[in-house]
Amino acid sequence: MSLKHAILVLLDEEPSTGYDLMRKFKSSVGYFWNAKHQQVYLQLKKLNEEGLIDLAIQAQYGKPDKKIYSLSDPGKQVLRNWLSTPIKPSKTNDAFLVKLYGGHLSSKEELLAELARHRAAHTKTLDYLLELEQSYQQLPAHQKDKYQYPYLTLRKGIIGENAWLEWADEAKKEIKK
Amino acid sequence: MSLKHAILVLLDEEPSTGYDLMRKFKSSVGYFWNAKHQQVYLQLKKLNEEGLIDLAIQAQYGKPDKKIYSLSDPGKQVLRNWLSTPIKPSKTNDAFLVKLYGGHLSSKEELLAELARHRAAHTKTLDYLLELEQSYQQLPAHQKDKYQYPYLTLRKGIIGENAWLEWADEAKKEIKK
DNA sequence: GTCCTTTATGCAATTTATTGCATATTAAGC
DNA sequence: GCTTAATATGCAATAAATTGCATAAAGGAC
Repeated sequence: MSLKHAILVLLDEEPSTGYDLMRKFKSSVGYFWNAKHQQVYLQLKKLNEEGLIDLAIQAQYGKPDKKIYSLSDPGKQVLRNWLSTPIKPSKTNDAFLVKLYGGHLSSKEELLAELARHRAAHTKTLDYLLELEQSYQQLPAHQKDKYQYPYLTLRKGIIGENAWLEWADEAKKEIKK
Repeated sequence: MSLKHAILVLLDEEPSTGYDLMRKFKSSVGYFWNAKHQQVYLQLKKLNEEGLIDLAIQAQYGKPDKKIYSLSDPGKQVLRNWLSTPIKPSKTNDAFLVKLYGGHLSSKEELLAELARHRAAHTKTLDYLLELEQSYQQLPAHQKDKYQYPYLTLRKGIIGENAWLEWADEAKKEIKK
């Protein structure tokens, strides 16, 4: 159960609302972590009940209150502890590759169309990650140091997406053949 | 829920027992699909009840009976139908990158050790995939055709693992710096 | 001869994740 | 003026995955 720890890591960076976290899961850290909003809000509630994160309510006119969560001292301890415990490699489940594996039951046209759709999504992700890299490169030195580790994960995203596209080109040729 | 479809695709290739499928999930197709044995056995039971796969029992002396499942005609239809339906990109959740993201709370030694551990696992996977590729290359032409699509997924594995290792080298330097 | 791994299967309890539904305001697009 | 997207949160039901436990024999290691 690492959604818990993903949230703790993000809250260590800066206090956030559930909505803020969702924005991150949908963009910057979406390359390596995903969650639905229902899951995040529920987890935040639980983490607060456990005392691992603190809650500050910011009233708003008309809208529901904004609930800003931040890492508590016990939370930081739990996080540190998790960070120093070896984790097993995450499991990967890629339905698109399952489809391709059974490709002989489809038509080439269908396969190429689906490949193209996924390719477009990966291209979009890569472009976004390259933008983030640009922003990072333009930071002053001390800020770069601060974001050294998040930047490493960004590099993973960029290298990974590039590899995906490289493979997609190869696959396209091979399917057309 | 694509475990169902992953199983159907594998059974289309050849009739198998739950144990056979587990072997595949742990090795050849493990790069893109993973499941625990409890999940697989339960799913096989359900798919059989739904009539999507047939069951042949092979008695064995002393040992529990071997249950060999194969794709039924309705199962093939369901599979074909799934294959021709666009799927959304699979979600990725990589706990190791979460750890790295919060790397400033760890020591460099710990980070490098964990990186090395994961690196070893990826190297092992890559070596295994390269062996599979060797076997594929040595097949006669008509067999190559037959396994064209599984081979494409194998290529994805190889390119992906290479990219992982490339990134790991970069990350190692960056952490040591 | 005992221990560990492999073969081969499964139930039950719990934890996680998904899907469906629900509310309510603001700001922008047309 | 009307619709759509974004902001901001949550409960309830269902589905899926994990963890724990369980059985049982064969074959090799030491």
